[in-house]
Amino acid sequence: MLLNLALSPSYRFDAMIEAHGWPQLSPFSWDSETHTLRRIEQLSDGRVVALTITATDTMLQIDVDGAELDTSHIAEIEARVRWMLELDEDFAEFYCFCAEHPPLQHVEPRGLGPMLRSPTVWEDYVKTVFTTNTTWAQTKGMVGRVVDVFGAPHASGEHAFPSAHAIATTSADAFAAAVRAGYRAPYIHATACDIADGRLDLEGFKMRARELETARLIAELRKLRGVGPYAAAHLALLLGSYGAVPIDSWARSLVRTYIAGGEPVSDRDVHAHFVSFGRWQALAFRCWNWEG
DNA sequence: TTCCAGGGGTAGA
DNA sequence: TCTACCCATGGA
Repeated sequence: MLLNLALSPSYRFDAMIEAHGWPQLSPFSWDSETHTLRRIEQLSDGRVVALTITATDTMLQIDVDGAELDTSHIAEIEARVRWMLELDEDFAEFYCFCAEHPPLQHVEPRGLGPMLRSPTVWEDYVKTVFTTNTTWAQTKGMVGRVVDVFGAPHASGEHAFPSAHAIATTSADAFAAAVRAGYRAPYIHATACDIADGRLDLEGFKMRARELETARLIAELRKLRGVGPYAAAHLALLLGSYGAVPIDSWARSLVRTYIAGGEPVSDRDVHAHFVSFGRWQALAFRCWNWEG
């Protein structure tokens, strides 16, 4: 079954893909030769579909591989794709802001701003915790094992991202042994149990991100296990709240190299350099023309 | 062997 | 609020 979605004139599918490493994390995969994004997705009634997504300048085409799909399934898939690809985020104000700052004047012509995100906050929480204090190769390994071991299978043999319930129903020890995520595993497992038991509503952050200032949102996100300053700012960024830069080793390296003349910088230094960009500072940091 | 990677939790000051 | 120390994992 094919699903077509119109794209806004400023939207650049490839720029969205290249914005960060998420397209490389299972159950996403990106074919850079055919410019095709693929994802295995489990719908709310349990059935598992494969989404193969390509784009022209004006249109997104989604090939849905799954059995016995009705209009409600298609509506659910469309809603999830719109969220994942940030099709409904409005970057007009950010682009006006960029036009006034020379290091950001390339942003609108190149369609920078949108980033790939997961359909659930739960999945982005797990992936973000798996990026902390480790290498990108190990992050891909941890995410891949979570998906392969605990995710529901598609007819192709690929797996969807597991629900919190799927992880909560295994023991903490079995989860840790399967995922090999070190000290991160108990954080993820305990959070999965909180969600499954109804003590935690991670998906509610989609709404709260629109209601709260970034600082308040980050204070709430930091109550999650394994979420510190970096992870909270990164999750806020994915939720469309851009008032804090996710400061990791890459951010420190960029500021050290291009701003501080090679001298070591503290997190406070990084913060100080971008705080004047107010509610756009996370996007400004990500889109900054560092070498220009 | 030691270091460190897209940091976070905790104790103590 | 800041610092020091510890944390599992695996590649360099």
